[in-house]
Amino acid sequence: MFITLNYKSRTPICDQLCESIIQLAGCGVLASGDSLPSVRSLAQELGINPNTVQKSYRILEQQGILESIPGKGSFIARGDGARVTLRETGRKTLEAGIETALSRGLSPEEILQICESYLSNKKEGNAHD
Amino acid sequence: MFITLNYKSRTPICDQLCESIIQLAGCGVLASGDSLPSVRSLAQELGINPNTVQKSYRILEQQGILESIPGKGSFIARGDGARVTLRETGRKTLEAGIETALSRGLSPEEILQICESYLSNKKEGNAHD
Amino acid sequence: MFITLNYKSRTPICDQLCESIIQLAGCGVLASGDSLPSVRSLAQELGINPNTVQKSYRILEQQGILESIPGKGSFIARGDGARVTLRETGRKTLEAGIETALSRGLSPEEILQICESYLSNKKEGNAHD
Amino acid sequence: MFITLNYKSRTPICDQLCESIIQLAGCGVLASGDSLPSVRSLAQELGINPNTVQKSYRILEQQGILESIPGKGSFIARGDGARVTLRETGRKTLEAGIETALSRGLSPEEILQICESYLSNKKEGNAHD
DNA sequence: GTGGTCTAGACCACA
DNA sequence: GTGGTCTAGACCACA
Repeated sequence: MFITLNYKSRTPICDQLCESIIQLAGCGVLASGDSLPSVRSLAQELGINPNTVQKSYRILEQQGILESIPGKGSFIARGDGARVTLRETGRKTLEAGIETALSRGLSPEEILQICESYLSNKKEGNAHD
Repeated sequence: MFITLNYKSRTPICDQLCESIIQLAGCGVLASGDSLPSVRSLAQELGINPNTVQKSYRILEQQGILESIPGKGSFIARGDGARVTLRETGRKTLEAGIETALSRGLSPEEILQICESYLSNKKEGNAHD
Repeated sequence: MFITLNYKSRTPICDQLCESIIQLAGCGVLASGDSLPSVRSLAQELGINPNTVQKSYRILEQQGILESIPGKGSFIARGDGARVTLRETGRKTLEAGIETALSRGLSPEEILQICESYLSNKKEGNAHD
Repeated sequence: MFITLNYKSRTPICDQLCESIIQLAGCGVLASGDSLPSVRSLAQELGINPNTVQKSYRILEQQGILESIPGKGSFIARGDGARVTLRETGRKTLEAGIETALSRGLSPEEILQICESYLSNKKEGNAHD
């Protein structure tokens, strides 16, 4: 598992771990049905408390991204479950961002322009910040 | 002041209050130079502790949105300070939303489409969710 | 009296007034023995509370810069009193600044250099900030 | 932590505490990455309220001098952040002192002389006042 | 254990 | 009246 945690960050470790797994699932490194490391082994690998890994797995399970089968382990949800959930949360976060921008006084035209320039910058491989 | 707080939410009350004031400033209800309710009166009106209101005011002050003058009161910052800060935070939140959507597997084209449909729905006065 | 007050500043009005009078005395506009406006007239001219002017005069009196003679008015202290006091407070503030700079990790050489460049910039009539 | 507070002073305790920590960071007693006492323990040691210590820590955090990590503790900022901030505030305070001295009637030459003699006295280990 | 939020309430300087 | 400081103490999430 290529996961790096920032132990000095203010975002809780368990949230960082959730986000990392989501990223791996979102970009296809972890595909539907793939198994994840056991709670203990991942905890050891990352040097964090097994409770923290447990918590992250449980959160992802509640979001329909993981499936934990007692005695067998944890897996990326079968079928389209994980992918659909991911896309759905992505869309919601995006819309929340648009809503915030509107409430901060940006016009719809400006918002679209920001999106376009941000995305085209991304395509060209430029770091944006 | 039309402010509603969710006392059961996990987001701190002081953050909710900041957000409410930002909304009022963003949509023009509160304009540059306008005075805000006193720490005590707003606390009483909202049924929260004066310290909490003061904390919110201080956060907004540090962001350049408010000015608090001992013995006088608190005011929306003069000049463009408030407006510029608001727009800047709006832009950053929007870009963070785009970034999240990308990491969740949405394509740039989909993202643009979501923006466009969300904004056009807004224009027509439809609630989106 | 060429005094401008910033009513929106966080520094108390009475302190601003003291500082203004000190400036006028320091640069020679107000000389030893000169009379100051009465408490009431200055208060009216500046649009502030007479108590505030009263307080400023009292503070300057305690510093040996003013002399108030009941029934006659207030004057810049006779003899060298005002000038000596001003220079003395100037020197102390300067030394406090040096002390702070040292405690913040600046070397004596750096401090001297900052002084020299700051003063030469002043001479050339350049605004420094 | 060798910190002494003046509970009778007019300068707020939280500001005194900030200044003390800044001094310790400025002179190298506290280095980049060093951990500070916990909010509670320092409060108890100094006989003040934990809220006051927290306030000081937050102020220093906003200045880029500290990092507070929930559940972990508070630390002097990594990298050059703390040092740069300290030096910058030191320079500004020094320049403000020079400005005040000028407005009090001291000439540039006198100001330079005061700096030189003050600093050379320091070098010889003489207390200046 | 750690920092963070919040309440209740006293007291201060300033206007 | 206004905002600012401080105390005392409860409760929370996180490690």
